[in-house]
Amino acid sequence: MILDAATDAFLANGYSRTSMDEIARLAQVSKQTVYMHFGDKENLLTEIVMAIVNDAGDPVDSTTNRLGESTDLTTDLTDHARRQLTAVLQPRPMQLRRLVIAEATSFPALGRAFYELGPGRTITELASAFTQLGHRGLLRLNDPTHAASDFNWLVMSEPLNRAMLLGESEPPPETSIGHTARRAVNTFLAAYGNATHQQ
Amino acid sequence: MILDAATDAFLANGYSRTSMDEIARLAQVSKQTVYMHFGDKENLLTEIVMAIVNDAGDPVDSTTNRLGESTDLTTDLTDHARRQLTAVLQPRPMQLRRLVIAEATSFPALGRAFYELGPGRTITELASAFTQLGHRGLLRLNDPTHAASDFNWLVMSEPLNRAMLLGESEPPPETSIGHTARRAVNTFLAAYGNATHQQ
DNA sequence: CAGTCACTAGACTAGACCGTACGGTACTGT
DNA sequence: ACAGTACCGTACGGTCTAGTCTAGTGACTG
Repeated sequence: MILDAATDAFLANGYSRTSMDEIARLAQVSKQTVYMHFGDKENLLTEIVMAIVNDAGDPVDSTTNRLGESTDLTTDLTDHARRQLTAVLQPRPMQLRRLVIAEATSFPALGRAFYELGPGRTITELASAFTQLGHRGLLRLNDPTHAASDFNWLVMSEPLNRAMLLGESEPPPETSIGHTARRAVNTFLAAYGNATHQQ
Repeated sequence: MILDAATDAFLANGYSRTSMDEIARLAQVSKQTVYMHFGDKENLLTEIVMAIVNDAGDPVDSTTNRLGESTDLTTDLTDHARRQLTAVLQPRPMQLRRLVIAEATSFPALGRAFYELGPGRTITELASAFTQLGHRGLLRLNDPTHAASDFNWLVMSEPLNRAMLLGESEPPPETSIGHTARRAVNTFLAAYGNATHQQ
């Protein structure tokens, strides 16, 4: 499949360093066929990124919703953080993020789509769960979206920036992810937790 | 100056999209001279990035240290956050960050240097201030480095990721920066502040 | 004044890359 | 049998790039 080959190539080597000849070769397809389907290189990139971005994040949906009904907030938030970290720190999402950031000025649409369906979406879903938790008295918060943003970045920022800048291709080991998740939840609940229920 | 021209070009257009001819033209210098001084394109990039990274962050030093002696923690933390945000969200640091992330797999040394002298350094300095504040009873913390990391990312993550992905070249307005700073400090002090002194 | 050094302008090599063109092949439906 | 469609392999035009080479210019120095 052309899309698969192009995806692999772009994610591995970036936009400039990937040639249309290489994509055709990897897809075991003539170059002409690539141009038939995708017009030009720029369009090929946008179709690829849009496809990945739209496919991603879909399965997270349900698990985030269940957070609102949690009875053991520390455990459930930690599990959620752990899942989120594990998913995002995988090689492909990391490469995609790197690619999108690199091309964000040349392809603004990609950046926007990535942001909205990545962090944006995560935060929106967390916010609705947090609203529920607020009503149930498990969290103290004025603005659920702000709390969701804080939670999200408390969890993700440190490992994300490290991986992004240090170019690590392998995700951190499970013990490290668990550690990060627990620590982030600790801080979050210290700020937003309801002391009468927790601790 | 060749370095200045090359810096402008690389930061504005990235590594691949910048040609050596363009750099020579911008520097009003023959291409041969560029090669005399820097050997090849890769070396030119690393020299540039290293130079910027080493020069940056130097002035932050002193102001961070004064944080440890603060008597009005909310105000001083907010001011610090505001300064940090203003500095990092400027076009040049943003472009540098984008460049380094884009090339982090091809030039691992750049990513490492950026991380250590950017976030790494900030967090280290904050941690020493927080240690002091902990001893003075103004903060409740076990691990000052973790607290510093939390503070740093509470402040920076949201606007940084937004700018990085949405490719905004202009920094956000001052009111927005102030808002972000206050919000981050609020969350941070809710988690780490000492209730007998604060709130 | 002769020699050295740093530079310049610009031609040049060698190759990569995008995108297109073309002749030919395989399969499908009618 | 025939049109339509999709593909293949290959070649090609045109452009761009990294990096080298040459010939010349001017300034400084012993």
